[in-house]
Amino acid sequence: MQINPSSNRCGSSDPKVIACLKQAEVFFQDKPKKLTPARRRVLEILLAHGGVLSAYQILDRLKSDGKAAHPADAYRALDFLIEYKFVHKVGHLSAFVAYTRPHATHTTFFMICRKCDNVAEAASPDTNDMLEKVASEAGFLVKQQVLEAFGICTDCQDDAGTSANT
Amino acid sequence: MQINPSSNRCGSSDPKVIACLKQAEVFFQDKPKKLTPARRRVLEILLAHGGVLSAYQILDRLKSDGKAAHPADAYRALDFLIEYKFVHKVGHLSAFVAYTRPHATHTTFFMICRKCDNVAEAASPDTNDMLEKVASEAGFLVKQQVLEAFGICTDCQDDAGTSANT
DNA sequence: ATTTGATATGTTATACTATATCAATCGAAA
DNA sequence: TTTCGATTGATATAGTATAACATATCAAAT
Repeated sequence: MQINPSSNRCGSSDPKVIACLKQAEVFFQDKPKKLTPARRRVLEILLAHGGVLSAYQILDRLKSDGKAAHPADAYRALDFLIEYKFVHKVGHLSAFVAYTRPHATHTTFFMICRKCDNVAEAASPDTNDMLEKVASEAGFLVKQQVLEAFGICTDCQDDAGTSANT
Repeated sequence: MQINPSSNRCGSSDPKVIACLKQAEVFFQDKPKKLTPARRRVLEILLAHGGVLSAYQILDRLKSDGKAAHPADAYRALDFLIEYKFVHKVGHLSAFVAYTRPHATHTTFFMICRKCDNVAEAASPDTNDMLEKVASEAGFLVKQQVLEAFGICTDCQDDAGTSANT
């Protein structure tokens, strides 16, 4: 088995993953809070996976890196990454997913497949504006929006139509 | 202390609560699945409370009704009520809230106050349609939408401006 | 009336998710 | 170098949710 010669430890060599990590690194360059190796690794795990992962699935991957890891290690990193909008928590799944779009100013709309748990993102600024408007008409001061859709992704629809039935 | 002579066991006598319960009763009248006393009681608890409650908070209230109650009692009732759209689970809080609007055809937009945990509902069919459109353009088949906003409700904004500071 | 099948509840145990707490470490600024 | 904040290590515990299996209920069909 050949080891990828790139600099990332044991993460994906997917260019998209690398690009997202790079973005995060740049973002934190001049910030007081830092993207430490532990935090970077959690982000990398999520990006490489592509879909949602539970905190304990992330923890398993951290453990398999070699050294001991505890729940708080995963949760602390996740809290941090969520705070800075590099990760989104899917409440209904108690699971986490990395943003792949450029560090969204707008709330991202997540489409979560009930079959494969993969997640598609879409920016939908109009929707955000509309909800914002509805809320402010009700006198409600919005701090955070959660837009999620659960259903079946394109791939899984195809699977159902062709051969697979699992 | 005077006991309200109405027929409801120990629930709220708030007309709105009673109306919502009545609606649910009517809805299940001719269905194969039934709004049993246990399920009705959980709905009543949520309606009477007005805001979000965790499953174990509901469980505590069930216990204080007199007889033994176990986690599954609360979760089973909640699952049922969620399935028929009388209750919404707020994933990010691991908590539950009753719909007060008429058994919405459209997904309801929930505004959850971070100070008091009370929940305001708004119908926003345009938003739902818009998300539906975004999703189908992406080839995603939507089964359920979750629209939530976290922030500060009108009351708590007022509180902050006047005297309270807790 | 009884069998059957779907629905619902009772009960125990356990799995999964998340946070609190306190000690130790590290790094930059005073 | 001291001090302060930020980060990590480690243990314990709190909180959330489901599995599994037994029991009960009730209505429809025989």
